[in-house]
Amino acid sequence: MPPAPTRHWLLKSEPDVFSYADLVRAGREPWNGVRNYQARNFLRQMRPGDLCLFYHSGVKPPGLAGVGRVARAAYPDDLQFDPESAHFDPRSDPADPRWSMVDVVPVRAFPRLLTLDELRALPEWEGSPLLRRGTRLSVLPVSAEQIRAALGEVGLDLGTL
DNA sequence: GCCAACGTTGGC
DNA sequence: GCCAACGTTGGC
Repeated sequence: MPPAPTRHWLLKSEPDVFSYADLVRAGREPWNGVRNYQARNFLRQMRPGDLCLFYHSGVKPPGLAGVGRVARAAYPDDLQFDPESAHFDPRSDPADPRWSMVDVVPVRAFPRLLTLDELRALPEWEGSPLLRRGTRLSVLPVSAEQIRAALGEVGLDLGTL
């Protein structure tokens, strides 16, 4: 038996580049620019309706800023074919695009940032790649227990999202 | 197909 | 700004 689908994810972003508030402003955003195969494979597993924790990296303190939802399943990332883009990939074949993106929409801003240190203290998060130093994965699966614990810490309820 | 050099991520 | 981690690249 293959493992049950996760249905919950975590997306990393540097808020100076694109923050959760930016997602709220935009209303909907193509999650493009992912250029790591493992992360891409996770993107391709996403289904509309899946929840995505929104993690702010590269700031002090890093942490979870909000939760969004997948609005469109994986489709070709247009930036891979744009020579002007920093995410241009000249080796990607338009007949078989190498990189994918999904669309995400905001669901709920966290009432406060749930910091990385606080996540480390949650037993449900033990062993998560997010907490390992040097992890370059920008898209990763999150278990039901992990998302429930994270939401609970800031007073949100998974059932009401 | 091995593996050293390189580049990038991201916490500290 | 440092540097550990680690994926990617390219020479052989």
